[in-house]
Amino acid sequence: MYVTQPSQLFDPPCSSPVSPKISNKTALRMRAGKHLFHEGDEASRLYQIKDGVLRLTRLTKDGRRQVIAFGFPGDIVGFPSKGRHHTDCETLTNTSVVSYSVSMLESGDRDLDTHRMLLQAALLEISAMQDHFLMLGRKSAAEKVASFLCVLEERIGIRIGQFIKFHLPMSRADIADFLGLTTETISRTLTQLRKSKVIAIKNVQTVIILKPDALIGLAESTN
Amino acid sequence: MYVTQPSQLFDPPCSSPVSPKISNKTALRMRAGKHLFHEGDEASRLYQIKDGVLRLTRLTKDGRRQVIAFGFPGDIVGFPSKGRHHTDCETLTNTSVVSYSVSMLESGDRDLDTHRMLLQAALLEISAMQDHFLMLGRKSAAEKVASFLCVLEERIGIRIGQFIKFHLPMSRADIADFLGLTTETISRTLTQLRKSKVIAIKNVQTVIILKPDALIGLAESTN
DNA sequence: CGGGTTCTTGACTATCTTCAACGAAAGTGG
DNA sequence: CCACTTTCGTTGAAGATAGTCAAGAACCCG
Repeated sequence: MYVTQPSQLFDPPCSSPVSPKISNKTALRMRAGKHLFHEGDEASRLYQIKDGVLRLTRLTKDGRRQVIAFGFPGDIVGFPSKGRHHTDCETLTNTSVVSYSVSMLESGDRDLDTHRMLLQAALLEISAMQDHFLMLGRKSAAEKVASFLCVLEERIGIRIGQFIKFHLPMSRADIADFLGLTTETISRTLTQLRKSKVIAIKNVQTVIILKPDALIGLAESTN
Repeated sequence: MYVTQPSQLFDPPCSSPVSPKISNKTALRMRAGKHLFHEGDEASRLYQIKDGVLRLTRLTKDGRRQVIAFGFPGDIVGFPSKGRHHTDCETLTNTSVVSYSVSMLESGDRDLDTHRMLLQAALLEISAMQDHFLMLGRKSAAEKVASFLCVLEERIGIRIGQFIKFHLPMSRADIADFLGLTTETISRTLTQLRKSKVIAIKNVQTVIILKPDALIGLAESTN
């Protein structure tokens, strides 16, 4: 999951970015807080998330962390680079994934549909990351947080009357490291959104979007 | 071209990220300041740069710009998303490129080597972009500029005695929009590097790295 | 040479970070 | 189940980094 432009969000009426039909292969189940792979691991398989949330991270030598992406159901993670994983990947919740051999992506001699699906996922990944650049490089803290909430709304929101509710599966620190901010700034920004009645925070991990349109507005301009 | 971690830069002793052998296909030549493609264009071809420099950009509705990447010789640009280009692509210098049909990437039934090469390029693109996230999200202005110069040094530097010289093909505004800064900050940071004798600026577009090791140090820590 | 653009520099400001304290929530062990 | 510890989130005050605005210098191009 990346923070993409609304244009891309609303363009096609499909909620999951890749093939709507999630494979019927047997799923691998994992508890929260486990590593699916580490940076540097040999990458033999790709993973499509059936259920749960993953976090992809990368570190600098001196310990600063960047959350590269969150993985939600439908997302595919683990694209290799020179045969190796380039990020750590950890489960934030109990998760089930189905896996594909990297050779399915690279040649896919047997199953052309799967080959095509994995390739399209890789290409979609590239364009989603391009949008995310725009967000990291050019948006204010308020815009970043609003954009982030908009994407979560799209991906995991549940309609409650005229509002939209979702559970934040990640910590404030995770959000901060994803958006290039600090936990304090995340916290303050959420408080502001709460005080201006755009969102409500039921408990620390449950957000209710009260004014979806206002949130979209905030995601785009500083005013 | 993205700003990647030194680990990745020095890992393999290959200067160009993809296949060293540049195709012998006939090249398309273009003058500086021309568009190779626009955002939204139908994407029928990928381009590998033989010579020159490209700039990939993306805009927000309200006119803020992000330079997604610069394309240097060896780089491949134009990966499509849902059959369309997702960025603008413009030549910064006179440029020659060779092109590949998108179908070479997607199926490649005829030429397996090319298919494999384009796919690996896409995968390398993903991991390079992941590194770039770390830079955009977590590095200071000084670290960003130093990192940027390090990459240029690697990609287009020319040994001059014990120093390394290169020509900046892009404007300060381009660098700013690439690193998520302003032109003023780029200018000030370059001035600082010049005053501390880490670099020299021969003319506005010609940089000489006087202390390559110091520059690498600055790229990694704020001190 | 002249006009326009780009780059640099300065002064000031805003945004976000840092540091610190406190409160809430969650995990641990008796 | 409750006290204890630890982690996580919120809030405030102060500070730093980068942005904004403005002016002048350098460069480019006809």
